[in-house]
Amino acid sequence: MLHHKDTIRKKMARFEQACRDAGLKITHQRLEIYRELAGAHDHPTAEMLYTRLRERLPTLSLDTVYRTLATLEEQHIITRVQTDESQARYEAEMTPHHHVMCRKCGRITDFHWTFFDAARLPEDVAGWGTIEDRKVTVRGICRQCAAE
Amino acid sequence: MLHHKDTIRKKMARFEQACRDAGLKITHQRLEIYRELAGAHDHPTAEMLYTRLRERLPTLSLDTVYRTLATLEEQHIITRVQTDESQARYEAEMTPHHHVMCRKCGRITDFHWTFFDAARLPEDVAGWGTIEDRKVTVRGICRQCAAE
DNA sequence: CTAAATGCAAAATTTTTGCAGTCCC
DNA sequence: GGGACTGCAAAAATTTTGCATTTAG
Repeated sequence: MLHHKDTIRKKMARFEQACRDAGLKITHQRLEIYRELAGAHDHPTAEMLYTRLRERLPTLSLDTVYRTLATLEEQHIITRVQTDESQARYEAEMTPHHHVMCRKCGRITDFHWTFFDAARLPEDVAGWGTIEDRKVTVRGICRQCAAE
Repeated sequence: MLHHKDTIRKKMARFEQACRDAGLKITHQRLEIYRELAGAHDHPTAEMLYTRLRERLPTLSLDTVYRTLATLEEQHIITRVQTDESQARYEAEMTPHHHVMCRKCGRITDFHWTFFDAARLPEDVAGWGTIEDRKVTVRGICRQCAAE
């Protein structure tokens, strides 16, 4: 618990610095949107964040959530997760990791795979341009959904 | 050229069989939508296919394109490509392959990586559930965009 | 013939924008 | 104080749906 609190606190401190570095103002809304996203494990959509934050910030508007997420993504402070759903999902986790997603419930879980991260890409990709990032997406049916 | 023609013809024959197997009627629109997608290299959106097809099929409607793509995806005859754009992109290529996408121009290019396809997934993923598919997405800046 | 598929128009969903007022630096 | 940010409302963009008509099997 304490450990978790510390982690969030550290994340928030790093976030504030990242905002300063990017020339972004540190507003109450931005702090809370980031805090909510950083604490979430479920790669939430703008709407999900909005609903959760509404309880704490009754005056928050949905378009601010959209605008904030877009701004933070531009600055590479958060990431827009690739899905084939209609709504965009986001995550605050910026260290290299990968995703497993369930075809049924749609839940996305993070995993790490250092072997892959270190593997050399095939020839034709190496010549394509400048590579910045590589990610694995595994899809299937999770245990809970399979048990039905 | 001849070879390419043959490939398309074969693809169309396989497509018709896949429709029969899935109990889908083989309509003019379906054939043309699939033909266009199978011949495209750029992972087009519904709107892009609609615009291209409009020349050949002036009466085609956009919602038919949407409905057809959704149906074919359900039957695993085509795939909805994961991107972080607002519009959904599709591809007819169903053999295992991966994507490189340019952060600037947004172009998506296929590549193959059998070494990765054969690699064993990490422990924690193996226990997650039943894996059906794994894909790599590489991102960066392509050569053309870098030359600016 | 009959169920499925299409086209049209209208709605629903998701995201973006203009503008006036507010708040950080 | 000034420019960036927010909230509101309205619009734009993308996708889905209801229904009458047409078409494949």
